[in-house]
Amino acid sequence: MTYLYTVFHLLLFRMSLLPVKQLLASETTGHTITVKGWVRTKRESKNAIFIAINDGSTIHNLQAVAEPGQFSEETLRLVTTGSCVAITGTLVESQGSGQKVEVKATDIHVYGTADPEKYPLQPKKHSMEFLREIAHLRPRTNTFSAVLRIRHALAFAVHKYFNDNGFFYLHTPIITASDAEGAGEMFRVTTLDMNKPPRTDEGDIDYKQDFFGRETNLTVSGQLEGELGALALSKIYTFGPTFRAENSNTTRHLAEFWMIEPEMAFYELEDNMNLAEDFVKTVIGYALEHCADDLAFLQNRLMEEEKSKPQADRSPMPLLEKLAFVVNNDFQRLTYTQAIEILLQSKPHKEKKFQYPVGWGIDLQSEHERFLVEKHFKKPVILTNYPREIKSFYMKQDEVDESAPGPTVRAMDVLFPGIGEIIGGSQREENYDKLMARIQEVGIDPSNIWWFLETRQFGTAPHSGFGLGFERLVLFVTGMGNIRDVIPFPRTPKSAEF
RNA sequence: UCCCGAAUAGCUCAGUCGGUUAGAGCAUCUGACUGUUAAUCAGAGGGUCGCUGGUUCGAGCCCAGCUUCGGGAGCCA
Repeated sequence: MTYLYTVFHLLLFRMSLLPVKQLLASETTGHTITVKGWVRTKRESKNAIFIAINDGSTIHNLQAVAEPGQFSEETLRLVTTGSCVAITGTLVESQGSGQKVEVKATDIHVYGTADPEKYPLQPKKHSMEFLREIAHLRPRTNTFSAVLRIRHALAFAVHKYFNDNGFFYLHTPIITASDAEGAGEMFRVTTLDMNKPPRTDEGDIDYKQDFFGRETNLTVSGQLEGELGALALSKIYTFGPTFRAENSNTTRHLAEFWMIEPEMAFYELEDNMNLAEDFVKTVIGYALEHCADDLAFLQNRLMEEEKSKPQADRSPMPLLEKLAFVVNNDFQRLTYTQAIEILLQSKPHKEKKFQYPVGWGIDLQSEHERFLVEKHFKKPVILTNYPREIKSFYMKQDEVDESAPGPTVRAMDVLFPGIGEIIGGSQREENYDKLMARIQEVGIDPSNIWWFLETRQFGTAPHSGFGLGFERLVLFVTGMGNIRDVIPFPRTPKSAEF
């Protein structure tokens, strides 16, 4: 099919424009082609000038070879690292050893120059910190373009997975009036003049005069609206931007990130776990299948980077092996109560190595989760049935469990090595009275979410769902160390330049 | 927000005990050489040592504050 397509193209356009990826995969040579892209390096020699061209379609470059006498010095001088060119020539088998094919240039057109004295990207390694400062140019680096292609593949795989499994993509609102979930601090949305906002008689800001006639914020979760969809379409998912105004300064938090939230009617906790595990494995498998080149590049990059680290800080297995391991092995499932038991019996606990105390009822700290995932089980872990008091109001309350010291809810968290919590979900409380009791206990005003509560009065149904932080998934798959390097333009406290 | 650390050439970093003119590699420019692979070799140019103040005869170095960045923690996905 690809071959026929290429032949068709060649017949149609004698000088066809194809992406580098396709040119490099050419089965035939001898025909005239045009390649357009950005120059990575130029190496000059007496009889030949080598220009490495990348157009982002693949991690690999296409090498153009130019005979010095054939082009004006003026033109050749403009071909520098970072410049954008169109090179026409014959696709030939390469005489060199680094590549199968190359272009023997007959025409070089420079679209855009890049002053080598000023262009910040050099043909050398740059630190991720430096590249963050030039986020407008970093997609032109090997590492970042690889991450972006993998990010795309994962996003595509998410939609494909849900579509293949009978889910409907539901667009939940970005602007919301409810802050009921309590998932975090919110960004205010307003058109009021901040210098002189209208006041009520009591002196408070009069939101009745605001655009929506009430206080509104950017969404922290599409879940509540997602539930409305699930209780009509049975299986829905959302995949959209999510905003948290937390002053979080970590390698795994963003103020603006993309969250995937499936919500399913008639799914109980067990079904929810099965879905979460199958979903994650499937999309990672998709990346393994479709991004082999990019993953191999990132794997090598990681291994180079880790050479300078002490043995203990190195990854236990290479990236591709790690991903295959996750795809091919069952996640470890256990209850919160069982996890606490393991922690109480653990070496670090007995030797008082944990900074935070362990006991039933505590919120598990990073160090505890890391112990379970990275040291004890050495694989992804799904923790369930957490104490009611440390989880959200909407989670379904468990029947009394004699083995647990207190009331629990049907929550599940999926923990990944190096990332921590990648998925948080639960079976939802579908019983109106129980839900209402919890809402009042935690002090939420029911009138703000009357519409959410009505679903429990009109044809309520058992249902479940979860939220997956897309960037955390990309972080895991790419093996990158900082979430700011797996999103094109990261938003974090004190940072929204690009 | 808390704890720890960092800020010196375009980039990555060194800079001894506080002491004369601030160092390297890479990048850039020039030259040499070469079907090269982040080419190689030689030479040259390139600095408000983050900012403000303080101590001192003298501060890149010591002290205080601020700013920004990084790592960890918390919050979470």
